[in-house]
Parts: sequence; C-alpha cells; structure tokens
Amino acid sequence: MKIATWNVNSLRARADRVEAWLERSDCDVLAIQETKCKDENFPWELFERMDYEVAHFGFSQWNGVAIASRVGLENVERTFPGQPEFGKGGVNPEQEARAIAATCNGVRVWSLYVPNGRALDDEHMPYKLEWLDTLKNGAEGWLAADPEAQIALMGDWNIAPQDDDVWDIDLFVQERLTHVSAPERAAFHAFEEATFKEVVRPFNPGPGVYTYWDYKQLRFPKKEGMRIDFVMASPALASRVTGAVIDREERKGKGASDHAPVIVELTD
DNA sequence: ATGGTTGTACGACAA
Repeated sequence: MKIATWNVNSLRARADRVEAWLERSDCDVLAIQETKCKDENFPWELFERMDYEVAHFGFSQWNGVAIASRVGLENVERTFPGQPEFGKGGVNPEQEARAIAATCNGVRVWSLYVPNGRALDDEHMPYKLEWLDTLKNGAEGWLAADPEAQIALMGDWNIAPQDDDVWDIDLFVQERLTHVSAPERAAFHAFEEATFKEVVRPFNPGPGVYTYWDYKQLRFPKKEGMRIDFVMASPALASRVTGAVIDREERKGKGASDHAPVIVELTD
C-alpha cells in the first residue's frame, strides 16, 4: 500500500495536476492540505473519475484538508479533540479546517495543516504551539488506548526540525524567521518522544533534501527549499514502512504547487 | 535587474 501527503495550495487551481499525479503515482491514499475551498466548490468528480472515495473539511478560502482513498474511507473525523481555536477570547474565535482523519485499510490517516506561526512574536506562534501540543496529547492517548494502533500523522508541519532542513540556517536565525525556532522544534520532537517515528527522512537524508520551495525569489531553481512536510507513524505503522519518496519532479513546470508530494510505502 | 510569486471573497491578505 502507498500513502501520500501533499499540500496542493488550492485544489481547484491544481485539479489537472492532482488528477495526473494520482494517475501516475499509483497511491492508495492521499492526504491533501490547503484545498482552499468549501464543500460546494470541491472537485468531487475528479476523485469519482479516479475511483477514489474522498472526505473534505473546508469552510472558506483558507486552509482546507481532505483524504482520498481507494482502499476504504471509514470513521471520518473533522478536527481533533480539543483542537484550539484561533483568536480564542477575541471577537470571532475560529476552529480552522486544518485536520481531518479517516481509517483507510486499517490505517488511521490524519491529514494535517499545522498553523503557520507567521513571526516569532506573532500571536499565531502560541496558537501553533498549543495546536501541536494538543494534537500530541491526543495522539499519546490513542496509543495508550491501543499500542498496536496504526496511525499516520501526515501533512504540512510548517517546522524544519534540523538546521539542514533549510537552505541557509544562518539566514533564518539572523532574520528571526519561523519554522526553525527551539519551541517549534520541541513541539515537533514531542511526537517522537511520544514514540511516533518520522518515516520519510531515513529514506531521504539531507542535506539539500526539501519538500517545499517558495514561489518567490527563484527558490526552486536555486535549490533553496525547506523540509517541512512529514509523516509521523505510530510504532506499529512505522514497522511496516519499506520506503519513502519526495516527488520533487512535481514541483517543476508551470502550475506546480509550492510543495512536493511525499509518498510512503507500506508492506501488507 | 539587487528584484524576481501565487492563490483566494478582485484586492488585501496569506504563505
């Protein structure tokens, strides 16, 4: 079985590329982030045509997550328990469309779009950290309830856990940029301390291996990217992983998302 | 050339 995650940066703008990619990648499950649409605008026919079931969670032009599967799609869950709202205590607190889960052929798949902290001193940063901590606590509970659970926490984590996960760590530190700060990295490593294993890196070691390249400043041709898309697997799922691929080719050409798809192969 | 983009409520804001 092959499961994948991909921040498509608008599913409607990317519909043709997503369809072509599904066709050639031969993936059984695709966790999608940044659909940037509501259900009424969602390209349901695309997935019908390709014989995938699909579940979507999106209620505005922002965020939006989905899971497509051709090996079953059961017990769909939108948001994780206690998922923080942004602007809590403000006028319009909003629980954003950043997490959806479904069980696909025995694997509990979460499509996650971790909040962007925007700046180290921005109010989105504590939101991001609380969001991750709450998810981690929940995931710990799922494993405590069933240590053999096969859980895939996959998506755009908006964190670069190691210095060589960005093209120039000195620049990030000097400019006080997000994604590489100690609190963000600690929030990421907390999942590993909770016995989840990031299963993409071992098959795709750096330096210079990325999953995202900014549209601006010719980042892709200059090979200046970031490794911020990950698959965190529970121990039982991690033991099934036989390979992982970052599909850098998909970042090429006109009309590409700024993120590459990330595929994980599992034994039966 | 010292900036270079792309997506979304069409236009300011997010990444």
